[in-house]
Amino acid sequence: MRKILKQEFFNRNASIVARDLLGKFLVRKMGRKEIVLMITETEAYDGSHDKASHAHKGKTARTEIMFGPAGHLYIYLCYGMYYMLNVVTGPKEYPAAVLIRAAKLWTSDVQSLDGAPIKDWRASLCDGPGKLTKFLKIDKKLNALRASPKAGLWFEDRGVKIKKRDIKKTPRVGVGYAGPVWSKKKMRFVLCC
DNA sequence: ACGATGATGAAC
DNA sequence: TTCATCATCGTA
Repeated sequence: MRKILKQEFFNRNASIVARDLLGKFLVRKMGRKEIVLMITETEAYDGSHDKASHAHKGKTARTEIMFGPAGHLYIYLCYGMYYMLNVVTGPKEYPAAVLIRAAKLWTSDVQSLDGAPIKDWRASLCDGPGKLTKFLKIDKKLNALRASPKAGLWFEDRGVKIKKRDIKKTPRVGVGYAGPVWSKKKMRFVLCC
C-alpha cells in the first residue's frame, strides 16, 4: 500500500494531523534520486489563539500561508540558519500547521519491498527539524507549494500501523516565550522506540 | 554554555 | 531604520 496523502488528510485539527503523521512517510524527490523517511516526531501549532504559533500575531507576509489551504508547505528560516518544515492543516482562514521535527531514513532494501512489514526502521535517524531539512535540501523555494510529487516533496501512507501506546505526548520544544499555559500544552508527538 | 547568522515584527 | 527575538545545532 502506497497512498499519497491528500488535502482531506490535512484538513483536520492540527493535533490530530500531527499524531496521525507519525508512521507516515515523507518522500523527497530531486531529479532521479528519491529519499523516503518515516516521520517520528511532530508538533502542532493550532490557531491564532495559540501563543506559541507564528500566527498568534495575525496574518503577515510570513504567516499568510498558515491561513491558506491544508496540505500546503509552510517553510521558514529559523535562527538565521535552519529551515523548518511545516504542513498547513485545517480549513482555509484558520491558521494552523504541523512542524515535522524528526524522521527515520527508510533503507533502500525496505523501500523496494513496497508495503512489506517494517523491521528495520530504527536504522537511521534525522533527529531535529533543522537537520531534517538540511538532509533533504528543503528551503524557501518550497514555501507555499502544495505537498505533491510536482513539488518534489510529499507525504505517503504506506500502511504502517502505529499503536497508541507507542506515541508519547510532550510539551513543544523551544516555545518558552508562549507563556506558562501555552508552552506547557502537550502538542508534541513522538514515536517511541 | 554559547556563538553562528539573518528574517521577522514592532517600535520609533 | 533600528532593535530584540527566535518552533536550532555544533562545538566546547
